Amino acid sequence: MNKADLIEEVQKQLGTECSKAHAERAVNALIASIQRGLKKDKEVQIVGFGTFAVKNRKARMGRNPQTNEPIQIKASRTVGFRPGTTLKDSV
Amino acid sequence: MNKADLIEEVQKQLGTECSKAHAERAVNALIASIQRGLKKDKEVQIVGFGTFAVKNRKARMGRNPQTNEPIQIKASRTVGFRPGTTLKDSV
DNA sequence: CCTCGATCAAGTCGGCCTTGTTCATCTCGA
DNA sequence: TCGAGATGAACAAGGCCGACTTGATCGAGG
Repeated sequence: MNKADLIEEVQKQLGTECSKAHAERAVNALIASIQRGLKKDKEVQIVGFGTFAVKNRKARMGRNPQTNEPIQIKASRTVGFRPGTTLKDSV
Repeated sequence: MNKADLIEEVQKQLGTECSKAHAERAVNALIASIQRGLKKDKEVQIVGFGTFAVKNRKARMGRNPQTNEPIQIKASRTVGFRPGTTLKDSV
C-alpha cells in the first residue's frame, strides 16, 4: 500500500464532504508533526497504535559486503517503533 | 508528546480554517487507515517518512526474567517500522 | 525528470523479547 | 474540571534474531 492508497482510505473515512486534496494535506501535516515531535521530545506516543522513539545506536564493527573488508560503523540515531496492544491484536 | 499535542500541531499546520475537532478526526482516520492497510497488504509505505510492515516472528527460546526459568516463545506477529532517509536525517 | 527507497551480496554483534507487578500518565465520562 | 478506568513504561537476565554496513540498479512517486 502506497501513499496514494492511504490518502484515498483516509478520504473515505472522513466522508465525501472532505476532498482528496484536503485528505492529502492532513496526511502530510500529520507526518510533519510527528517528525517535529520526534525532534523536540524524542518520543511520540499514539494511544491504541504505538510509540515512536528516537534511539541512539552505538558504534560497532561491520563489514563491506562487496569487498568483504571490515569497516567501522559510527554511532548514529534512528527511529524505533513499538506497537501498542491494540495494534498487535489487530494484525 | 501525546496524542493531544500531536493533534494541536496538525491543526496549526492545517491553518486556523480547520478546527481542532476536524484535525482529531483526520488523525484518527489516518491511524485507522494504516491499521487496515497493514491487515490487508501487510505493508504501508509512506515516502519521506518510513515503512510499516507486518513481521512474522519465529518461535524461539526465551527465559522468564523473574523465575529464571526457560520458556518457549511461540511464533507471533508484530509491526515493524523502518525509517526513511528523510526521517533519519531530520532527527 | 529527478529524487527517494527497496534490493542484493555476507558476516556480526547490538538490542529486542520474554513475565508480571508497580507506578506514572493519559483518556474520557460526568 | 475532576475522578475513575485503562494503557503503557520500567525492571530483572540472557539467548538468538535481525538490523546494519557499501553501492549500483530498478521501480515508483512527485
